[in-house]
Amino acid sequence: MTAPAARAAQLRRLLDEANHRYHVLDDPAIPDAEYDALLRELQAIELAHPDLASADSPTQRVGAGVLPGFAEVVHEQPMLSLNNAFSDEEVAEFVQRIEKQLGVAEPEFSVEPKLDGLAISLRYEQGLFVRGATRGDGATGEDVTQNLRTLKAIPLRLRGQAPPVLEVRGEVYMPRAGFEAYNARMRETGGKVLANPRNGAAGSLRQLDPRLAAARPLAFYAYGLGVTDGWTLPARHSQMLQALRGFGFPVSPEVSVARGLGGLLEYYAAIGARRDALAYDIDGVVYKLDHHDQQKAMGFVSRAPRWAIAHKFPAQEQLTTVEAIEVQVGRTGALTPVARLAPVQVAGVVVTNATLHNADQIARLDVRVGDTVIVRRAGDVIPEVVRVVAEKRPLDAHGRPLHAPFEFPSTCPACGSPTEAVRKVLKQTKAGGIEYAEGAAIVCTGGLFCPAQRKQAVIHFASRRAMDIEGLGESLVEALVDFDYVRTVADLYALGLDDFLAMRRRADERDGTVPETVKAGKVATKWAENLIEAIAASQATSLERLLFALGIRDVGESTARTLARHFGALQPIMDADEATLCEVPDVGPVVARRIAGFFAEPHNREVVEALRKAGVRWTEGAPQRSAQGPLAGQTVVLTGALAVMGRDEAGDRLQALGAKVSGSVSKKTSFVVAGEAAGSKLEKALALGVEVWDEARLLDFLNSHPAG
DNA sequence: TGGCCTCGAGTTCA
DNA sequence: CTCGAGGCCA
Repeated sequence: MTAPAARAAQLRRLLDEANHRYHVLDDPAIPDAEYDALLRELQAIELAHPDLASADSPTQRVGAGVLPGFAEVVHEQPMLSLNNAFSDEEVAEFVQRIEKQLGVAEPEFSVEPKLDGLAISLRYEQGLFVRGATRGDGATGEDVTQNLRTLKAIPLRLRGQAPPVLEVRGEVYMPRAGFEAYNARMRETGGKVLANPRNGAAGSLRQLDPRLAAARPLAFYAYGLGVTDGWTLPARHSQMLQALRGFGFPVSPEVSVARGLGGLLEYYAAIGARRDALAYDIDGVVYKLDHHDQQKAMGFVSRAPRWAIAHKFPAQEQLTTVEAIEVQVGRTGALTPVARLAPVQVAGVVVTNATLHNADQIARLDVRVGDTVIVRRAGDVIPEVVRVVAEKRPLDAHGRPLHAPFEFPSTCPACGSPTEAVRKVLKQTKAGGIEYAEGAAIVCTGGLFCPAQRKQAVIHFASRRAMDIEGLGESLVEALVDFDYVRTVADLYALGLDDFLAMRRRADERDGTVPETVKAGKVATKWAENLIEAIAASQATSLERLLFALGIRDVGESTARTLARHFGALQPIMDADEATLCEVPDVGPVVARRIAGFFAEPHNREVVEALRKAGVRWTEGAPQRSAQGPLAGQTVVLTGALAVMGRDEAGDRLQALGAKVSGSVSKKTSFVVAGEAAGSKLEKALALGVEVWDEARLLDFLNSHPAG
């Protein structure tokens, strides 16, 4: 062997090994830079000695020239589809059918996650990768050999004792991290972003230019076989997968063996719980009878095997259309765009709204009316618009988009006042310029002149954690403000039976609803009486609730409580200057200015006076500047469901003993009380080594330390 | 000045 | 629940 030939062979071995460890074993042996250097060296040798080039060389992975189109490939053994199960019952039927037909109880299944990618078939002859094809319609697919060669997870040469012919089937997919990184790069360079990892995988393989495919972060897992020649199949599917690993194929580490219906459902739940944590998207799990002879005995129906089934997860992403983009006005005047969507089931609930957060988010997504969008309910519950499906945007006769990009109104949709961009100042540069953070908020300048803000102020005032007026909900407040029965929160206390009934009539007339409640006059009267009673009941309250209810910006529950304790009474708070307010713990210059500014407004002082006159009374006492009691100085976090007294009451009792009750766990937390189904907070507590109490221990403690 | 630790505010749906 | 930002401490 000549020197270049020997070196080339050595380089191929090194590169193949590095590839295998990186993509199959997930255990990189050499740094990327070194891999690149070796690859370039090999390319140089092959360029200088074309006779040394070979189809299985790692250099072939970088992608050759543009393909003229894809040749058809007839699958010698068809690539079948799987029947789907969407419920536990359907899985139970599947298992029962097998048990009955085979006469076995609790058969064993090979189980694996169902990747959301593209099924392909890889053909190896004498251990060499000769052809790769898409599934196509199952009988005929497309020859995408050149593109598949660029996937480093696909071995070009099998390891070990390779049979003369081996067809391996599996899924090409795009890991989420690779998808995100690729899209980020495309956004930067103005390239085309991919809609989702699945489309990314499918689109990449159908790229006519393998160099483009090579740039896509694709991966592969093997899960089955096509035709083989000269290989004695192991008795079980799970053993076969193990053998494929031996040949150098990546097989999902999640594959396992489960027994009977119970085992299947357990696996389904276990994978489902980890779904978001996986590196790739999955849309369910697949169960396959593990013993090949049992598979053979079950056979096929039409185009799907009767020995396997895909158990699907409820879809987390759905396509729907944007019917309108509306703008909401919040309590602080912030304008929030909301997409009204055609109702669609996502992960078990019907979604009709999704927030678009702010102008930047809208601009980034470029959402327009009529667009088809992907909606997701990710780890949390709140739906979001992931992206627009550009190809489905409605066009006019000239092929131009039917709708212009969304623009924020220059006037408030509720009151017509001009809107204003409140940009957050990031930092002042030395030259005197100002850098702004992204995410400029647009606010209405109308203040309490704006009915939307007035409504929100009243809703906040009546809310459970503020004045706790039962039955005074959003729609009712809306009507009260619209018909001018309520201008300030104090007006609530002047409302009489007739007001409510008259307003109800006007509201029903306006909305065109035939009011059953008015027909049955008694019912409506009862409704109004209950409301008046609830409003009257809120007259007796506490200083902290009142302070919170007033809706001073940046004064939430916690700050309201601190203020109430520190001053003991309302008047000294109203009279305090900024410096005095800054003495209050957790109150700094920003919050102090908000509070002083609020009470400097004659209008706000009038509202307080009107509330007093309307009979609102609150507890006042001596200033309490430092917490006392057995838990003084301790910070406690409550999490999970408490059976006996509920979190709110438990919090009150703990505070009465001097504890500070907080919402987030940190290393400063004294202890965490964890009830049933405690989640991330308990996890964090354990991670930080914070003491954890169960409910019984809390009750013991409270019982042995009566408050006061 | 930087880096936690909190709090406040906004959001959806059963 | 998450994000952003105010407040506090080193």
